[in-house]
Amino acid sequence: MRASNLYAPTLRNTPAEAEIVSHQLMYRAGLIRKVAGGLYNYLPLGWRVIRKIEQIIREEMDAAGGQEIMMPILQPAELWQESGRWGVYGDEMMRQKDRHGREFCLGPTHEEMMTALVRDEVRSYKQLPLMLYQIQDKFRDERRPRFGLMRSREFIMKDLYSFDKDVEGMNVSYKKMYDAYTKIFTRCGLEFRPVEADNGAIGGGHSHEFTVLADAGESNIAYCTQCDYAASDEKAEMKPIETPAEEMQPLEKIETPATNTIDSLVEFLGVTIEKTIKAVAYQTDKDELVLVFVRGDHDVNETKVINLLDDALELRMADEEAIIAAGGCPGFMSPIGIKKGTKVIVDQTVMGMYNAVAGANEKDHHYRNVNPQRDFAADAITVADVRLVKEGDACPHCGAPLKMTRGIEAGQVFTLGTKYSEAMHATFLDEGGKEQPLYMGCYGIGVGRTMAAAIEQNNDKDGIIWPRSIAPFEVVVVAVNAKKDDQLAYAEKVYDELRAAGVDVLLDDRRERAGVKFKDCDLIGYPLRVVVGPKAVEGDTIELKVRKTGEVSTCAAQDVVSTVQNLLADL
RNA sequence: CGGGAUGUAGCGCAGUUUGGUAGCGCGCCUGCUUUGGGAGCAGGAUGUCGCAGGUUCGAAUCCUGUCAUCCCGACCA
Repeated sequence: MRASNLYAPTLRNTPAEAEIVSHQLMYRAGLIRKVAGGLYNYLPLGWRVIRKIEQIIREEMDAAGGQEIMMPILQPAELWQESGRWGVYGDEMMRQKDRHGREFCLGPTHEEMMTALVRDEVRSYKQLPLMLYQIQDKFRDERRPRFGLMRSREFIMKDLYSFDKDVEGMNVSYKKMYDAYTKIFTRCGLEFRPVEADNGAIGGGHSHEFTVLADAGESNIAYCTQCDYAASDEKAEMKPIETPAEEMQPLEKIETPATNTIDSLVEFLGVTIEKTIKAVAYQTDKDELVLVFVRGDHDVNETKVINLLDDALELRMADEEAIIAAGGCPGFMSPIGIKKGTKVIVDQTVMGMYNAVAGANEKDHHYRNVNPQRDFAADAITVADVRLVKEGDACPHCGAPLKMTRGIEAGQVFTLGTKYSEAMHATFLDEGGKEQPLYMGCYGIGVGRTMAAAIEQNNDKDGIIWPRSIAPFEVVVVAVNAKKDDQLAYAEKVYDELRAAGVDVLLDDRRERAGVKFKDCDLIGYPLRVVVGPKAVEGDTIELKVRKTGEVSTCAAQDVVSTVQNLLADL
């Protein structure tokens, strides 16, 4: 490929709408252009990166036993009605009607379609296990598309679905995918962590997110400083905090005017925040009131709360009327005095507190010397771990302090169990001739997000620094002055030699000044730059520069292929 | 969907307060010079000022509505 023919419009200025560095650099380097909110064109350089990532994914999926297929983006509503998700998925699913009025959606994911495909053909345990995947566009009508390819509405995803005859088989498939994902992100040159994750609305059993470490990420993860425990913040557990025992003082109601926040309470009473109990009132999507109590300095983990409830999918802050109706006082809530039958969840750490301060269910009043073990009615409350992890919490496995970091969720693996196969009657006959539901797993990778994550992790003030494996071109040959025939001819010769040796190389033969081309090389981020200028023409000396280290070396023209190959081997 | 901000040339912006018919930098085109880190000089092209109404002799500027984009919160690859 010659740069003179390449559609790679680079920009000097950063577009104002791009906030994070990966978005800015993808735009400036001419990798993508926006069509509308959350919709992007992939330009030649960007598309080459996408295809390289896809190829790595394909190789690892195939090696793990996957078979690539292709499914339509447009999906009939009936499939989603069968699984029950047509009514559940919400506005994120882009729905359409065809000319006959039949309902369709643009696929946000493909569990239903894949289950329907497999149930018609798989009859026997002898056909299992089976893994099918595709690399294809997904469409999710995001509330707020942002950060370029990080959260777009239409995005490229690899999704693989595994089908097994039992739980053991499913777990084997899960492990294969887990290992394959580890290889994929390693091959892409990314620093990442597989973290335990919540399954969310997709349902099923256990799950890991593959999180690329980057400050621009939207995921918070907790990881242990001693053992290999790592989890997303919504999943992360911790050992309960042990509060030193104290002698229990008598419960006392005190007047605490205008202290409806924890900060104001702490200031008014002069107690430490660890001595206070905070209340958060939620209503579920079924309008059930749920009161949650955590220590004053802790935050409620809503995912844990939802998982604790039988049939809640979402939580919202409760209306004041609902709180009052249950005998509570907004801003001054306490489990003491709440009407029987109200759902009250108390975090495990709270149960170990002594002589704490909590609301009194009365305006401008709190209780002092609250001892939850003594004062909370054991039969009216649920005790559980419902708080959000904090840096410094004790690892649930080894007790060492946890650290928090931010990351980009580039992939996630799930076991689904029989959730979809039962709903959609996807069964097979086992060894005993008995009909059984298929055990499923699903495994996704955001391809564009992986590209963005790679840039977030690999850039400097001059531009992108591609890991070799996913660079749009591994090597660029720059003809310093392409207007001089001898230099251009020399550069073409070097380019031809490298190409003949199988090197993934671009020839920058544009009739631009050297500075312009060098700036573009740095911006686009080719791992290795080969410079052919007067020194080559006059002395057969060729200059090489490694983008990542800035290291410059020279070699004799006849050695250029081996020198390039040696330098690439270290990248 | 709630809160905040912004829409002026391909990109970055000024002009809006105080209405008078649009400008700067980069990029683009032509010519000459230059030629290893975003060149210099000279000349040139490019805008229904997001859109629709309204006020006014006159609107980028004031008013109303609308659309779009971006940022912050609840979701996810």
